[in-house]
Amino acid sequence: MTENQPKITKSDRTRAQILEAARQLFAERGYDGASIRDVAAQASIDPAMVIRYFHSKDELFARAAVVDLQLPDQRVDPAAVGETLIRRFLVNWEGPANGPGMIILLRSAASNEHAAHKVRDVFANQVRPMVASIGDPADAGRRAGLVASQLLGLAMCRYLLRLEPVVALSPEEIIRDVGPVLQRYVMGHDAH
Amino acid sequence: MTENQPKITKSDRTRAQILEAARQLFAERGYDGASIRDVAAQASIDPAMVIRYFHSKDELFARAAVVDLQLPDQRVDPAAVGETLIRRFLVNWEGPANGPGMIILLRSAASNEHAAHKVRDVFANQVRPMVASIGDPADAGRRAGLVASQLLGLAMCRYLLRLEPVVALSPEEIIRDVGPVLQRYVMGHDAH
DNA sequence: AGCATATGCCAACGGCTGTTGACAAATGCA
DNA sequence: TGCATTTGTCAACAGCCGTTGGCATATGCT
Repeated sequence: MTENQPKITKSDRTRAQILEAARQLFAERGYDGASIRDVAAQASIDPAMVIRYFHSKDELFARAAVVDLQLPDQRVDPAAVGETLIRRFLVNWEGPANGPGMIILLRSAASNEHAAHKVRDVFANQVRPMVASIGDPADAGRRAGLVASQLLGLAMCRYLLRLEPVVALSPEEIIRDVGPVLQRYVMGHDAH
Repeated sequence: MTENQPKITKSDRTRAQILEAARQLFAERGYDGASIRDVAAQASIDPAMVIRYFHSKDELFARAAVVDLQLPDQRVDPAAVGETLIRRFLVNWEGPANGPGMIILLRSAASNEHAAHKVRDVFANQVRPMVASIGDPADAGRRAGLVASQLLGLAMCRYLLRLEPVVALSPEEIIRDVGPVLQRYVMGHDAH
């Protein structure tokens, strides 16, 4: 029996508590608005512990702002890719299980270059390849950029700015109204 | 000759310098990222002067973040409202004369509730009435919200996050690709 | 010229920030 | 039980922040 069992120590518990508190506060107030002391108070712990477990605020943020959009990378029905995308979007942002990684990132990206860089990484590594796998890879960047503009704008209005009419939209309305636009963007500009 | 001529005093000069420096730094770094000391240094002035002329940082920000989208409120050709809107958007964001009010606001709105409130005001007082004047006022909120989601998303990707493929789009491409989407949103969901 | 006013600089305040190191309590193995 | 390691608390650091009041200088009117 020389195998090393994971050994869930006590520190792992508080480590997770800190990370959860950080995720919540970063999502609510952004990188600058959430101080290490705030995170520590939310986790009912001393601020020094936050630094001990995560070595700096930057590293804590990096651990909190992990994003996996789980976009369909395999064969998708090209005729339904718009609806597939918008449904995936709603699950990512409103689903219960998924961490608030994307809202953390977007909340800080507008005024924090480090967070903005991570958003660009998500686009380059997750959104763009997915679009490239559908149609002509030559102008995949342009089409993926249009998709991102619509989806990030919807997220801004609905989850960050909370524009009343956009918050009031039902998931079905969003799928009906935005899905065809995404379809058009993914397939090419004159697919109508 | 009892008329009071405006009297451009020396203080008006530096007042304008401070405001210009504030606009630039707020646009680049957002509300939290631009300190009063930074603004003062940019204007080659003492930080105390910023407070003397504008009474607080909040008031300075309010003066800097003034937005007038100049949307067409009169008779617009309903068949060309999408193209009209996206052209207006490009002038507002890339035109030489217009102040950077909108980029100031958007940069800070994601992590600053005060700025977010002002964005909601711009939407309610400028975007929504314009959409309401075109089609059925009953669901003007929903349609205006969809328009805002596309335009704010485009602004985020092109001017704040600087997503490479979106930055690379030419104004003509944007007009061609996004115009029809706005047309669809303004007129109603099944106008194709 | 003399004086009131406008304009500007300087130093400091209280408060908050991320981060550090020293010390105390708890835990777990011998 | 004794001891080493882990887990946690406390106080303080240097540095920023918005804001304030006092004092020097410059301006402009009579």
